[in-house]
Amino acid sequence: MAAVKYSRQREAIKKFLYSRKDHPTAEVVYNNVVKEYPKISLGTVYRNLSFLVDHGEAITVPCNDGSVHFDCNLKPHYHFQCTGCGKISDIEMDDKAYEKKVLDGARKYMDSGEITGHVTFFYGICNDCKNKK
Amino acid sequence: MAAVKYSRQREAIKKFLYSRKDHPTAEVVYNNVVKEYPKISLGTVYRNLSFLVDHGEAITVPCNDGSVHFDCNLKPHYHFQCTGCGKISDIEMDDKAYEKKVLDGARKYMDSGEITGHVTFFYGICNDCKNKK
DNA sequence: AAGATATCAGTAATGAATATTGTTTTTATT
DNA sequence: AATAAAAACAATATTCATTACTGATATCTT
Repeated sequence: MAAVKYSRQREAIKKFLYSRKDHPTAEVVYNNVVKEYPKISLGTVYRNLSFLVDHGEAITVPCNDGSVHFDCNLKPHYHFQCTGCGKISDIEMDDKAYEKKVLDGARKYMDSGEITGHVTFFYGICNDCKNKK
Repeated sequence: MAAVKYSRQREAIKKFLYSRKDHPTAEVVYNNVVKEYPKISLGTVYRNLSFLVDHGEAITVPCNDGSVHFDCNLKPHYHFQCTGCGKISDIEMDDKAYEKKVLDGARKYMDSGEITGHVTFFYGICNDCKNKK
């Protein structure tokens, strides 16, 4: 049931997402894939991005400003957003010891309930913005 | 310029927000303040919540599910969301050492740019949900 | 008390995301 | 290769949260 069929559009969306190290929004994906498939609709982009997320081929990165970005980096990692230009980049940090330190530190202050995980977003200035001044 | 004038509605919104330890959404604020001011409009609630945020009397708590909550707790603290019921609660943790540990840990993995801050959201099961099973 | 304007209530408009509908593509079967 | 079932499509309508607008009202200053 619900057999998955191939589609060029989905492939193009996936290919585009995997070609970028930054984390495009659905809008950005659309604006790029539409160059190759001029008739593609925004709904198709949303549907297929959700498909990729549901099938573990991408993750969503919900930003503090409310925007939702998509990420094809499946390894555990953190995100860094430049407060200057808003760009998001990865911090590759598959570090169980760090993870444990973060969680255990918070557990000390937690009286009611059990902490099982966390999502952290780092902020600061990227090199590009730093050099501009 | 742009002198601030008193308004009962703003006062009521602020009073309600400060009466709650959980973190209501604009919708929830509206649903409660409307009991006292039946003619208040949703736009007024949004406008005044933004006012409070702009004037440092509240902060927004953007959730991973896309919903925006408002918080009158101005002391540095973290948030915990129960994956069962979705409720958000505070983790009072004004702990400079912890903060430094979190940031320094990430800085080791950061090659381009400078980390100045972070936002962390903790997840898990609250006691209420834990006992339900 | 009167004039100036910030704020209001009500409503319209926006923008991101989802749902619907009738039409193509894809794939399995002949 | 032709065909039939349904997955995926393009186009469009709809939803939902939030913002913007407008004319009326409340607050503040003198």
